[in-house]
Amino acid sequence: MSDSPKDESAGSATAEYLRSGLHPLHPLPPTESDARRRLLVAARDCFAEDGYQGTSTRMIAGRAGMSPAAMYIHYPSKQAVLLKLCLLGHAAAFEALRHGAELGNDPRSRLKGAVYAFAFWHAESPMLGRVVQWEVASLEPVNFELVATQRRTIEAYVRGILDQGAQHGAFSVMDLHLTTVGILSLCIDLARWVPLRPASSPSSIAATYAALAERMVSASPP
Amino acid sequence: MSDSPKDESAGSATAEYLRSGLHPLHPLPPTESDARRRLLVAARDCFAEDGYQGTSTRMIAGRAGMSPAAMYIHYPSKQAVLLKLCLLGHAAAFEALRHGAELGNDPRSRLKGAVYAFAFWHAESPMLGRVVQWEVASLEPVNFELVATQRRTIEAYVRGILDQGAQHGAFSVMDLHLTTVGILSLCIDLARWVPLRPASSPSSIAATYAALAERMVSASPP
DNA sequence: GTCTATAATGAGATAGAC
DNA sequence: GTCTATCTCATTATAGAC
Repeated sequence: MSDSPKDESAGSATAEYLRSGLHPLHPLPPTESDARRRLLVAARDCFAEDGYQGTSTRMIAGRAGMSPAAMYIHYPSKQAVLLKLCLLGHAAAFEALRHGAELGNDPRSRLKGAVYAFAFWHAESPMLGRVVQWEVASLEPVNFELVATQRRTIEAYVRGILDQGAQHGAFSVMDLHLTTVGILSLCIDLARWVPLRPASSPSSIAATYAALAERMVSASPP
Repeated sequence: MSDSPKDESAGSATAEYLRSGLHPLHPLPPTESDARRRLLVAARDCFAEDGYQGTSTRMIAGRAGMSPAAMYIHYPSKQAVLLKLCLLGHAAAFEALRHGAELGNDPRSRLKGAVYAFAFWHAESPMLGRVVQWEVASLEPVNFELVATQRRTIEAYVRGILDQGAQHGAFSVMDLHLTTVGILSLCIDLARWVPLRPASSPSSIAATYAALAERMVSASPP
């Protein structure tokens, strides 16, 4: 995959993207102004550190290097900034997941590739991951529904891999739904604990988690 | 264990505790007044639904059936209420985990008992679970450190079970630390998604997750 | 497109009667 | 121990000059 462990120390072209947690597979369109990008990065870090409700528009604007009023030229509200981040983050995470899966042919390698990429994304971009997985709860209902659609897509994609493997006899799946959710939980929760423990590298976490997921669909020896 | 699936429809004596998410193994001391208990339950639900920063003291007091000012007779600040909930919730979750583990003798049944109980607790008490696992981030540093000690205790306990099993040859553990954290993540993330999906019962979730954890420490067949 | 200044609202916490 | 009333401060968002 494009951001395999070998790409971890990224080239200077994409290094800023990696640092900012905006996945290189999903650069913002060129139409996005520099100010809008600065605001997104600032809001992502504020939301991740203090939560949506704990973040003031002054904090976002200040971190982006502009006055409190300047934000409203680029986004109509704080809520609009959160929505943009959630949509962007979910799209990036799903793109990573699918990209990882498409590297394999059989269900087993597809699952391992998907989990590796999804875990890597959350371990590599825990700030955006936190916003995407936690602060999504602060979206107003109509906005939350937009993101919920993306979440269902991600879950259905993983469930499809497990279902395919179960029907081919490659996997032993006890409960399709709970196993799907469990594998996703494993990766999603990285956004919670990784910032508290800078111990492990994203690539080693991803490799271990891919192996754990593989075991979760394999019958234990008697 | 005391809250095995058979106990799910609890007797009337403990039913109120189960509904309130305050684990029956940890009733509040009799010295705790009724008003203090009402405030804790109200705050737990407010924090779980709207987050700590999104909750006003007026909301807590109103839900507890008292005026905004009455809260300050029982707790000196909103922060003090959050701290009390976090300490109480962590203690209850750990008590459940340890109680589940102590039902087993060999590492395998100890692990399954621990994961069953820990998952059951989070599936059964997702409101308190959310506060304990998410809103803990809103604790001031000195208060957070008190809770962080409890978290380290929980993690060390699970790591001890895995380590024991690995040394006895009962388990095949690839990475002791990441496997420990992964198993905990599986259960902790229940507090995030269970309230969104009233589909599965706590007992079926717990049983499946215990089996998934068992697989995570068992080598896949070649 | 960015700034300073400000309007309008709601927050945490307190005072003092009962 | 609980209430009403209020103080003080921070918040989101806007107005209007440049």
